[in-house]
Amino acid sequence: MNIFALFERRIADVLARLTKAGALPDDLDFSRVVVEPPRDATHGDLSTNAAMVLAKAAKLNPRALADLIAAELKNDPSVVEVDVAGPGFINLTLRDELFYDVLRAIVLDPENYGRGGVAGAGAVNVEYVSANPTGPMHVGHARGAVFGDALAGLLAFAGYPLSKEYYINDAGAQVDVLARSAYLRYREALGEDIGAIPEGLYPGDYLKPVGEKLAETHSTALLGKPEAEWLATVRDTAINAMMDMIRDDLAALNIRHDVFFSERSLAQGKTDEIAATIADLRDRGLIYEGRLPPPKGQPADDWEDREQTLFKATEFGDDVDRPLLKSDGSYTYFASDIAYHYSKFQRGFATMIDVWGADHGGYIKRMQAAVAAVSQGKAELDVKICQLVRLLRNGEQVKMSKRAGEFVTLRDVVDEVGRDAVRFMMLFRKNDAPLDFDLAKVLEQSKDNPVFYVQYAHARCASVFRQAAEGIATLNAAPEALATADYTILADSAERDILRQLAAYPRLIEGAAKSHEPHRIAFFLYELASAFHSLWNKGKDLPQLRFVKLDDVPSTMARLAFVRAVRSVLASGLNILGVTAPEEMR
RNA sequence: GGCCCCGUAGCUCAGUUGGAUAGAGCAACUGCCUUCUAAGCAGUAGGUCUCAGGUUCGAAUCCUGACGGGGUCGCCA
Repeated sequence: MNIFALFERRIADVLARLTKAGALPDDLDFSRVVVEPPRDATHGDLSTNAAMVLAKAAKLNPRALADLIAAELKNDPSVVEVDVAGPGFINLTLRDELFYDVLRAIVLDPENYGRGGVAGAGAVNVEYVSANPTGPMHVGHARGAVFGDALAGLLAFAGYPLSKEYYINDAGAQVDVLARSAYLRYREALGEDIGAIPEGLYPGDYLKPVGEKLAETHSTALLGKPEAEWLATVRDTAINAMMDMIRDDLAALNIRHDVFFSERSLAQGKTDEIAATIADLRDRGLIYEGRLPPPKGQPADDWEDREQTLFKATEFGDDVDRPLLKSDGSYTYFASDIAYHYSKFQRGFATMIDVWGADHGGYIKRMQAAVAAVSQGKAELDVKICQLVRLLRNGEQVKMSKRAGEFVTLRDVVDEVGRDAVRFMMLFRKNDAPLDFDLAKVLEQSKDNPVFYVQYAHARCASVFRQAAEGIATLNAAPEALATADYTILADSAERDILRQLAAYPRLIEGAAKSHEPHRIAFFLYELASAFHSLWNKGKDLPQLRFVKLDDVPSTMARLAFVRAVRSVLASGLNILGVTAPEEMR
C-alpha cells in the first residue's frame, strides 16, 4: 500500500468533481500535480502542489483554488486536518490508523511491500559490465557491474519485465591479440622457452591455463602452422576461457546475467545482421558516402581525408555523422553496436539502459541517435555513466599498473573486504559522481561505515525478537498475531517518524526506478537505520519506549510488529541492492 | 577549439526531477555506559548552493554566458 499513490487518486477525484461542478475548466492538465511528503514534517504528512500548478489555467488565485480543494479533502475520512499554506500548498495530516494499516500490510506480506509500483510497464533491457573478454575483471569494472545489477534488481522489484545483458566484444583486433597471446602460452606449455612477452601482447599469467588447455586438446598439431590456420581455433578457446573467468568474477559479486550476447555472432549467423541493419538504414536514406571534416582544435597529424560510409547521426541530434566501415572495409565498433541495439528493439525492448564507464561519455549521443533511427523513434536508450573509482587503503591511493600486467583484480577486492561492502559502497554515491573506495574503512565496525551501520540495524531488529522469545515463554510472534496488536502505543515522535519513513518506501522505489537511480535506496536505508538506532538509544533513558517489556505483552506485541516492519523494509532494500541482511553481526 | 559530466558547510556527499526556513556523515566542541548490544546515542557550531543574467507564483534544481575541475574528440573497443 502506497499512501502517496492513494492520495494522488483521491485528489484526482476531487479535481474531477470540481470540474464536473463547473468550478474548474474541463480541459485542465493534471499531469504536474504531485503528492509528496512536505519538506518540514511539522506541516503534516502529505503535501500537494495542485492549486499552484492549476491556478493559472483555471484563472484562479492559487490560495483561493487551494481553499476550494481543501474544503473537499476535509470530507475524506482518513484526513484529520487540511491546511493551506505558503503560496498555495495544501497540507494534509492523516489519521494514525492509516499508518497502522501500512504497518499491518508490511507485517502480513513483507516480501511484496513496495513491489510492483509500475505494474503494466514495458520491458526493459539493462546492459552492463560488457568488459572485453581479454582478461580478468579489475576493480574498475566493479562499479558498473554493481550499479547495473542493482538497477536491474530495482526495476524488477518495481515491476518492469527485465532482461540483464552482457555484450561480449569478441570481434575486432583485441581478440586476435588475445589469440596470439594465448598461442604463445600454448608453445610455452609444450616446453618452449618463450622468453619475455613481446610488447603489444597480453602478458598476464592468467593465460597460462589457456595455453595448457590448448596443448592438451591439440597436442603439437598447431605448432609451426601459419597464423591463419590456428587463429580462429585459439581465439575461440581463449575467449571461452576468459568468459568463464569473467562469469566467475561476477559470481563473486553475485551477479548473473540473463543473456550473453556475442558481437561476433551478429556478422557470423545465417545472415550478416550488421549488413542487414545498414541496408535498412540505407533504404531510409540515413546512410551515405561522404567526407568528414577533420577534428577541430588540436590538429590530428595522421588525419587523412577520405570518402567513407557514414550514418546520418546528425539527423538525430549528434554532432557529426559517424563512420560505419574502417579503411580496410571491416565494420567499425559502432556499426555492430547499431545492429546489436537493433536486435534489442526487435526482441521487444522499447526501453534500453546501457551502463558505461566514464571514458565512453562521448559515445552517448551517437548511440542514442542510432537507437532512434533503427526503432524509428519507438525506442529509447538511457545511458548511465559510472565515474571512476579511486581505490584507497587508509586514505592512501592504491596504485594500479596495467603495463606490467598487474592490476588490482575485482576478485582481490572482493576477497579482501567481502561482497556486501563492495556492493553497498559502490551504490552509496550517485553513479555520475566519482567515488573513493577505502579498503580499510569498509571493514570498520563503526557508524563511520555505512555498510555496517545499515546491516547492524537489521541485526538489532533480529536481536529484539531473540530477546522477546527468551523473556516471554508464551510469545506468539507470528505475522497474524502481530497484525492484530493494538498499535496506538506507538505514539512517540521517534516511532511516528519511522512509521512515516516506512510509508514512504513504495514511493521511493517508484521514484528510484523511474529515474534509474539505485543510490536513492542506499541513502534511504541509511536514514532508516539511523532513525532506528536513535529510537533504540532513546529506550535507555525512557524505559517505556523499550521494545520488549516482559510484564506488558500487548505493548510488546505492538512494538514487535513495528520492529518487524523496520526489519522487513531494511531487508527489502538491502535485497534489492544485493547486500545480505544479517541476523547478527559477528 | 567542439561536445559530455561535475562545482552545495573546513572535508566527503544527499537534496524525492521546480516547492515552503538547503540537509546528513566526518572533523571540532559539550554530554551520555549497574541499560532490549556504547559496534551506539543526544546536543552545539558551521552556508553568498562557484559567479552574472534570464524564465515564473517559486530556482541548488530549467535556459544563456563566464570561471574552475575531470573526461572525450574518424579508420580503438
